[in-house]
Parts: sequence; structure tokens; C-alpha cells
Amino acid sequence: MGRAPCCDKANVKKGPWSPEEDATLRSYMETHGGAADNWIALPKKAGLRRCGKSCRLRWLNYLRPNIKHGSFTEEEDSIIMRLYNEIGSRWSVIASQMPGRTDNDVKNYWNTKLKKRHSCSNPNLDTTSSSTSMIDYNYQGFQLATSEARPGLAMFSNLPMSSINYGPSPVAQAAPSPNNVSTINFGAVANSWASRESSSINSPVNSPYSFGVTENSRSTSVSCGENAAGGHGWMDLGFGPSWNDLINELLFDHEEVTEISAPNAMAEAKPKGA
DNA sequence: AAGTACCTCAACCGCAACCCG
DNA sequence: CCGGGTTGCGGTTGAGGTACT
Repeated sequence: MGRAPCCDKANVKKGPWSPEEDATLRSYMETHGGAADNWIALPKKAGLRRCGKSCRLRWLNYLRPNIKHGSFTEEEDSIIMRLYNEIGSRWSVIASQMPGRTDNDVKNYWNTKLKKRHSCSNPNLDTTSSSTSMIDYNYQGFQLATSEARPGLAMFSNLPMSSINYGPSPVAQAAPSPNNVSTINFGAVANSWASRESSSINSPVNSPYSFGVTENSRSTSVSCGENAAGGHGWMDLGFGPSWNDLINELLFDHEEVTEISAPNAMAEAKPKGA
């Protein structure tokens, strides 16, 4: 025997709400302080031939005061993108960060607009990797470079732009012995290999694994690499823009891309857990 | 103008979590 | 603790609108 239905399906109307039904529900909710003590019982009390769940959804997603309709702002876009990268499809949590937006709104917006933006900007890139701070350090590295310095690459404006060392730490535990990571440099590491005026992957000065965006007098580059052979696994530093945003900014927003070295490293990059 | 493809978003569904007697 | 009722959530659907041919 299955679960008891939440309402009498035979006597319940489905489909789009009429203006009259909206008015009835709104009027009932307003006379009850905007809250229902029992959604299942509400339709009967309010005189609606609707399922309680349907009433709840209609109120929360459409009729409730202060609901914001209309297009999303760029700020809202970035909030959704950032939170999706951090916590995934927990729409109610994401919506709670944007007053007036409902989880349904956010979910629809993601599915129709942002998901495409999130996944289509580089066909060679596995976009399920959540952020540039997640590095498959199995690869020798890659480097993207533009022909001239791009001071203040916007993507990294909120990241530590000086040498920061991480490790040994949980993020590096996947590294097998004897290739334990002792230090990871993240950021525009002023004294690492990435800051040299070189287009090849060289050994980092201070650490076996290094990742950074660097502007020197001639170029802007983003790169990661290792000097010790045989690193395996993923390390996730827990922050950073998405790969797509980064690649977009570097490749597509700046017209003069002069070099993409070791592209296979990117093409073969796999998401965490893959 | 008509037909078709594509897009949007309100609404539905099933499930899990929560609440309460 | 248990079990039934209720709520909240996320995935999915499909009607209606719009763009394209």
C-alpha cells in the first residue's frame, strides 16, 4: 500500500491559477498574517479547489509580498555562480542570499541561462571543475599567456595577490608518498617560476606545486605546474573563480592571446572525484 | 502567413526531513 | 522510539510565448 495522497486528487484543480483564485488565496493569507498554520487544511478554509501544496507554492513563489520579478542583475548572477560553485544546486540556500528571489526563480534562471554560460565557454575544458583553485596536479602544467601585461586581472581582485603558502594540509592529502606536497603557492607568486618571463613550464622556486596569475613587464599569464614528477590527485584550495570565467577573461576578453601551452592538460582535466 | 523549433517559467511530483502525539 | 501527517526541497514537465524559416 502506497503513501496516502496529500489531497483528494479528484476534486482538486490543477494547472495555472486564475486571477480569482489568486485573489482568494491572497485575501485569506492577508487576513491570517501572511502565514498558514496548516497548508493541507488551507484550501478548504479559504474556499479553494486546490491542493495544499499547490497553494503553498503559489503563495511562496508568486503572491507573497516583496517577491522580486524580472531580470536578474549582474550582481545576482555572480552570487548564483559563486554559490553554485561552492554548494551546488541548493537553490533555497542560494535564494536566501537574494532578498525577493525564490528558489524556483533561481533554479529556473540557472537552468535556462547560467548553466549554459557556466559550461560552454571552452570546449576543451571540463567545466565541472568548480574553480581554478582545484588543480589536477597530475599534469606537468599549462600556461596561457597574452602578449602584454594586464595589470589587475579582475578575476583575481578578491584573491590574495601575494605569495601565500598552504600545506601540508588536508587539501593536499591526495598526493601519494613519496610525492607529498609540502608547500603549495597560490596567487600571483612573486618569486615563483610563474613570474619569470618564460613561456615554458619551469620548476617553481619554492614549492613542488604552484599556481598563479602573474603580470610582469611583458605578459600576463595564468599557469600551474609541478617540478616533482608523479604528483597525483586533486587539491582544492576552496576558492577562486571558475575555470571558465578565468579562461574567458584571459582568452576572450583580451584579444591578443599569443600562446596556449600544454593545452592537453586542460583538455584532460577531470572534475574532483572523477 | 504558416509551420516549426526553441525558450521560459509556473506548476507538479516524489522524496526526505521534520514535527508531534 | 514509532508512525502518521505536514512541510520543504530539488528535479522535471509542459503550456504558452517568441524567434526563426
